[in-house]
Amino acid sequence: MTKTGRPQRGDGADAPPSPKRERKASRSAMPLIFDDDDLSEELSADRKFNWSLARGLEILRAFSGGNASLGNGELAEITKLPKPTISRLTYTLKQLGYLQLNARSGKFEPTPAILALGYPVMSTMKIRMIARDYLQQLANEVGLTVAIGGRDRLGMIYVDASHPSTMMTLRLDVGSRVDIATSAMGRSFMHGISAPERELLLGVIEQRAGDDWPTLRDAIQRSFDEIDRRGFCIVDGEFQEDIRGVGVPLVASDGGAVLALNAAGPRFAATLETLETVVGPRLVHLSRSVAPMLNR
Amino acid sequence: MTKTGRPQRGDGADAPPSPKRERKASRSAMPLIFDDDDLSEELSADRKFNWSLARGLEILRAFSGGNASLGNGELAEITKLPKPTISRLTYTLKQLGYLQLNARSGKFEPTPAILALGYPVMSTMKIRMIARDYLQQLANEVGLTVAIGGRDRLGMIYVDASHPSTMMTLRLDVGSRVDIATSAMGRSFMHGISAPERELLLGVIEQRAGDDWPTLRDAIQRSFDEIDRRGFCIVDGEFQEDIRGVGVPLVASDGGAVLALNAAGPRFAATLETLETVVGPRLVHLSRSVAPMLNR
DNA sequence: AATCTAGTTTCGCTGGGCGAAACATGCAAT
DNA sequence: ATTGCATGTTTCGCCCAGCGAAACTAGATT
Repeated sequence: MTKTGRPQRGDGADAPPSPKRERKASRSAMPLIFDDDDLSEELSADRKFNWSLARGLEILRAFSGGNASLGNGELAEITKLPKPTISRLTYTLKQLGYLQLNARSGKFEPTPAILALGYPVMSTMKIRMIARDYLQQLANEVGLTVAIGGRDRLGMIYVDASHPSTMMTLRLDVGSRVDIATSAMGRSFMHGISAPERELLLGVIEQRAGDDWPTLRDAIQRSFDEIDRRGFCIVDGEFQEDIRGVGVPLVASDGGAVLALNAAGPRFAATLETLETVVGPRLVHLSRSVAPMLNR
Repeated sequence: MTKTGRPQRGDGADAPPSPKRERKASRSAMPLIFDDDDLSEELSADRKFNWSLARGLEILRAFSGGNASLGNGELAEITKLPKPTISRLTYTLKQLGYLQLNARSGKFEPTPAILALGYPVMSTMKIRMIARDYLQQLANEVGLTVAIGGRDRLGMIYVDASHPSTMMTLRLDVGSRVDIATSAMGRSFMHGISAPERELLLGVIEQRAGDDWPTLRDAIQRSFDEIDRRGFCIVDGEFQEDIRGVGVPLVASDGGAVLALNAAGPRFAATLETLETVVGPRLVHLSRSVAPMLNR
C-alpha cells in the first residue's frame, strides 16, 4: 500500500510545507501481481479502482505476517497507512465482525467470520471433493503432505491439503502460503499458465529477486525442463532449508483454471530417489486423472 | 446492504424527480449482528464507518449464497447496490486477485487468494493444533463429523472439522456455515457467551423468526436447559431435515474466546441414545480438556 | 510532574466515489 | 436488418464520505 493521499491543512502563517505529492499516469490493466507493500503504480489514476476497499483488505492481509494480533499502530506500520485511516478501517472491520478487539491486549485479531469468505472457494472446487481421497491415500503411502494450490500474488495458497497420519511437523494447511518462485508447487503452476502470463510473473519475480535473479532464473528453468521431460519437478531445500518436494501442474482440460499439485515434507521423510521414482509419477498420474474434472 | 446513496443529476428541463433520500441518525455501536441484507440502520451516520469497504466485502459474501459464479447483474440484485458501483467494486476485487473473470461465462468467481485471508485465523488457533487429533479420533469412533465453530453474524462457521473415514455425505468443511438458532452448535455457542450478548443475539433471531418465534424460543430454551443439566444439547432435524447433532460450549477459561463443539451426521449414522450416552459425554470431556488451552 | 507511547477525535478540505443516464455489446426473436 | 431485451461499462458532474495533520486523551514509565 502506498497511494500517498492528499495534502491538507497547509495551514496558517509559517506552517511547514506539506510534502510534495506525485500523481502517476496509469499504464495497463493486466492481471496485476504486486507483492507485499506495492499496489500503487498501476492503479494510482484508475477511476474504477476503489482504494478504500483495497486498503481494508490489506489490513486483513497484514495478519498473515505471522502476528496473531495487531494493534492499530502496528497495522499503520505494516501497511504504511496513516493512523486515523487505520483506526477507521479497523473500526469498520470490527463492526462487520471480521476483527475483534482483544480487551486484554488492546489489539485486533481476525475472527472465524473471515473463514466464511473463503468457503465459496473451497466448496465450489469440485477437485476437492474428487481428489480428496486420492490426496489422503497418496499422503499416507508416501509419508508426505500432498496438496492442491492456486496462485495468490507471488505465492501459492493451499486449497486442499492432506497430511500422512504420521507427520507431526510441517503441517501446512488449507490457506497456507508458499513462495511461487522457490517451491515445486509454484514452479509447476508457472509451467501451467500461458506464456504471456508467465513472462509477466517472471518479470515481477525478477524485480524482487535482485542480484539473486540469475541463479533463481536458472533454477526455475531447470524445473521447467524437468516438467517438460517427465511431467514433474523436484525442489530440494530452495523454498525452505531441509524441505523437499515434488510439483506437478494441474490444468483444466478446457484451459480454465490452473492449479498445481505437490507432495512435500522434511528431507528425512523421503529420499530424492523416492521422489523421482515413486512420488513424481504418482503425482503426474493424479494430475491426469483429475484434470478433466476441473471444468465446471 | 441498504444505505441508499445520494441524489444526483436532477438534470435539465423536465427530468423525473430523483427519489427522496432519508438520512438516519445513528443510535448505538454495539457488537452488531445483522444478517443477510441488513447492515444499514445503526451505521448510516457513523463517521468512522467505511462503506466502500463494507460493500466490497459484501460482494465477496454474496458468493456464499450457493452460486459458484456471479455476474455483475446478479451481484447488483443480491446486494441491492447500483450496477456501476458493483462494476467498480468487482473490478477492484479482480485487480486485487480475489475475484477472477470467467471468460466463458462472463461471470466472476472467487479465487484461492481469498483463502489467504482466512489463514491467520486458522493458524493462530491453538485449539486446532491441539484438538485436531482428538476430533479425528472421536469422529472415527462415533462415525459423525466433529467440528469446532465460531460465530459469524447469525451463523456458526466451522473453524475445524473432522470427518469419519467412512462418511461420504454431509461433508461440511472448514468455512461451512450452519444456522445459529437451529443447530446444536449454535445453541451451545449462545449458552457460552455472556447474558447481555445472548439477549442481543436472541433479539435479532426473534425478529428474523417472525411467527415461528414462540416455537423456536422454546426449543432454544430446552437446549439451554439440557446444557445446564448435563453439559451438552441434542438437536434432531431442526437445522436440517434428517440431520441430528450434539453441541457443547467451548469457553476459554480466561473468558476470552467463545467457541462451540459439535458432532453431527445423518440420522442413520447415530441413534438418539448413542448421542445421549456416548457422544455427548465424550464431547463434554473434550471441551473440558481443551478449554484451558484456549488462552493465548 | 514530566515524558513516552498508543490510539482516538476534531476539523476543514477536496477529490474519490457515487448513481442517473447514456452508451456499448451480445444474443434472440421478428 | 431491425427490433427488443438483457447485461455490463463509461461518462459526467456533483458533493459528501473519507482523508490526514494536528490536537487531544489515556495509560504507562521514569
